[in-house]
Amino acid sequence: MSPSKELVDFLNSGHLYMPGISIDCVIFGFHNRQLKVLVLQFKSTDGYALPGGFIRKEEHIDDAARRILEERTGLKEIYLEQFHVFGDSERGRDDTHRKFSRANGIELEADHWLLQRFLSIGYYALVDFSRAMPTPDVFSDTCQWYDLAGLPDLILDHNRIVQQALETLRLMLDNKLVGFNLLPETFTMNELQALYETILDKPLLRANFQRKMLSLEILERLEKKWTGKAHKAPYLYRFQDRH
Amino acid sequence: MSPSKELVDFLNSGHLYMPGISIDCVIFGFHNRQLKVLVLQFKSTDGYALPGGFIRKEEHIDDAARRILEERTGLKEIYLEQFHVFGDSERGRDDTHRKFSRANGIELEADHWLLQRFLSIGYYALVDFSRAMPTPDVFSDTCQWYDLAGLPDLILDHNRIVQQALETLRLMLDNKLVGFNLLPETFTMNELQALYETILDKPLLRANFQRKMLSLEILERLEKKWTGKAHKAPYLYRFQDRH
DNA sequence: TCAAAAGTGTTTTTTTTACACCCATGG
DNA sequence: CCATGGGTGTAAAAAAAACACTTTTGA
Repeated sequence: MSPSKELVDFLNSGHLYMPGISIDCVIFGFHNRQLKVLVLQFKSTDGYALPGGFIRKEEHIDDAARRILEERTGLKEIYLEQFHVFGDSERGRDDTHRKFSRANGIELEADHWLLQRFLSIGYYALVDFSRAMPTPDVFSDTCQWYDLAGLPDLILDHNRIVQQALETLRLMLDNKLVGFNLLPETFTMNELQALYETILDKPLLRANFQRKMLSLEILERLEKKWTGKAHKAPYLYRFQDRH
Repeated sequence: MSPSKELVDFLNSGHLYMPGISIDCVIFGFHNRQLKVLVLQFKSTDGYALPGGFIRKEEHIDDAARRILEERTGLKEIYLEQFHVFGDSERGRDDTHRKFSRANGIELEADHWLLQRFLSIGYYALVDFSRAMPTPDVFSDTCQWYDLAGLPDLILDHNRIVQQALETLRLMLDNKLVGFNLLPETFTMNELQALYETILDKPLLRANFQRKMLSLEILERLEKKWTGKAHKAPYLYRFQDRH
């Protein structure tokens, strides 16, 4: 097959980026009481990968991460946080990129910038599932949400990166009140609780959860939400200042 | 003045390292109820800097950090942890290295590897003050402990790096029981409390502190320590498994 | 025998956990 | 009028904070 112009352009764009450093993003979403992660599927091969990218020569690393996130989700103003640098000495020096390029009709030279060792700065992002518009990149056919529990095998150390992002998220959940970023603008207490239960992977007592959240005084109670169900209508809440 | 051979060699050794990435270490020690940080003073200029270095092409980043730490302190098996990547777009592109080299008799070419933009991976390390042997590097005349409160102005964003290291240390103190690494093998409960009080910058109640530490069941009580003071002799303790 | 600091004990307060109760709602 | 889930109340348990008491020691 003959390679796409976009891909060729990208493979020739190494001089735009800081060499040897990449960014990988673990983009979390929440839907149907499940934590989801955005995963790309490579063209022409069966490889799966986290959304990632490179840092432009004159770009702040956080801006690079935001750019990557916006390209994959269509969202600006995403909550994101650096959590770890992955720096195994052989990281990125396996066959992944070579095989991918070959499958797409390009043979990379031995000293191609993509075949060098790469450090990767891991970021995790929390997005409102309902507003994200998953969009593939030059490498990939699809960009899709996967249940955290049902992730495919990812390239390189990406499964470990997800694992570590999750651990950081759990640690930060109470610490930085970060969970709201995974929900729409307004939500019921039940939805918030479901989110916490999913992230922490343990059931919480409804009454106590409600009291605790309200005692933080960061939630604004709005009108009731009509559910059509045979019970009291729950209140809607809004988080007062996101981030 | 004519430049030292060591410095010339170092300035020509860029090809050994990953380009554009450095490591900076905030090395904490504890002495006289004060938190200390190890700081280098540059040769021939009045610049102060954190101990740092670069990552060899085939070296795990954590190994690079350990190597740097060993070179500055003489200690192996140091407790250390990555805490943040500093990635301002102009980081490292100021005059620091140029001025330093000039003062030492070398004019760097415009495209010299040290004059590029650098990301820096921040590590913090906790060492036993009494065992560390501060040792300057090629850049510096002295390598000395400074009180955290009395730090000089450091180059680049190094003051901010220290600040963020301290915040991380405070956060981790209870979380990972990390404080013991700042003390000698054996210590009294009073010394441990002084350490906690210093790091957290607040007084703690003696009775409660003791109870809490003992309840963690990670301290081994040894013989009493003879102090020569006019009061009960305190027990010595040892932390069961460091790290 | 006194002051100083160590070790332990006790009380009070706060926080967390568990469970109970009542309410609105649609079928 | 009943089952369902939402909101609030209360009791019990646990943890944290505050304070008190006793012991050892050198001067």
